[in-house]
Amino acid sequence: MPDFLDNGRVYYNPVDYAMHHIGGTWKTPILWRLSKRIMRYSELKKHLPHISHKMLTSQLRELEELGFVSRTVYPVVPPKVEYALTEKGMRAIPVIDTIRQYGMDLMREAGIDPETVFRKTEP
Amino acid sequence: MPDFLDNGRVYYNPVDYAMHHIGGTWKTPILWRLSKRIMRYSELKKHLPHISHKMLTSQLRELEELGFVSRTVYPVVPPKVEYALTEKGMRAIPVIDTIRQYGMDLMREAGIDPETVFRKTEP
DNA sequence: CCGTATCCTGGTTGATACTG
DNA sequence: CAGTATCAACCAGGATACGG
Repeated sequence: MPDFLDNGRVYYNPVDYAMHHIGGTWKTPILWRLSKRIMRYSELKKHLPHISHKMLTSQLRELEELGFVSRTVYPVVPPKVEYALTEKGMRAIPVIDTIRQYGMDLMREAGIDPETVFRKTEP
Repeated sequence: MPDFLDNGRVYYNPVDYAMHHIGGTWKTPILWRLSKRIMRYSELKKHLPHISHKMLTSQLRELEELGFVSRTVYPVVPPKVEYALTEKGMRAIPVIDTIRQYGMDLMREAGIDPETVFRKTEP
């Protein structure tokens, strides 16, 4: 009986569980950016060209609830909100990097040269 | 300009690319099972309690097209079809294992003991 | 035993608009 | 600048049925 429950959701295996935390289209790029430095909402938005306003907000909320990201609001006008990785968030980075390296291996096998396509800071 | 194209699909980064190959709910469990041994369709079905007939078939087709899995049809009655990992498929296993280990770390942090929940062969 | 096709549902996401 | 709400579109995935 390998299934288990966490927070009212059923998981089938540890990979499933891990992917609920760092999976999806956006969580990984966000965590990767924040691993470089603390960023404001608008900075993140600028660095993630394809993400919608709504998605960035909701993904940041989820990452915050999961304890991967901290959110600091500065009570100034105009509003300023900074996002940073927590300790828990930082522990995800090596895993993301493994997947990233594997992705680049697959790209090379497919005849795509990652070096000509990506700057170093891309996920 | 980090985006790139492969097979008519747009990818945003290497993680995105890798996850298209081994991501989703089912590809990982399937690859994991096949890393232990060659299996028939019905065996796989038996070992993956929650997967539907349709999903198992479609995921196996995708993994075959991606070159991760080989499919051998024995022309007998009733039909017999065996699935095996290719070299390329085997190269995914260490990555899956990294994610799996990380998933178990997260489970422990959440107060779930993987050892009491999983047999060794679960993904 | 294994595979494909069809229909249908519901969760995920984007667009848009409005607030402090 | 940052966040929320609403609505519609899309697509992954389940149920079911039929075919080799």
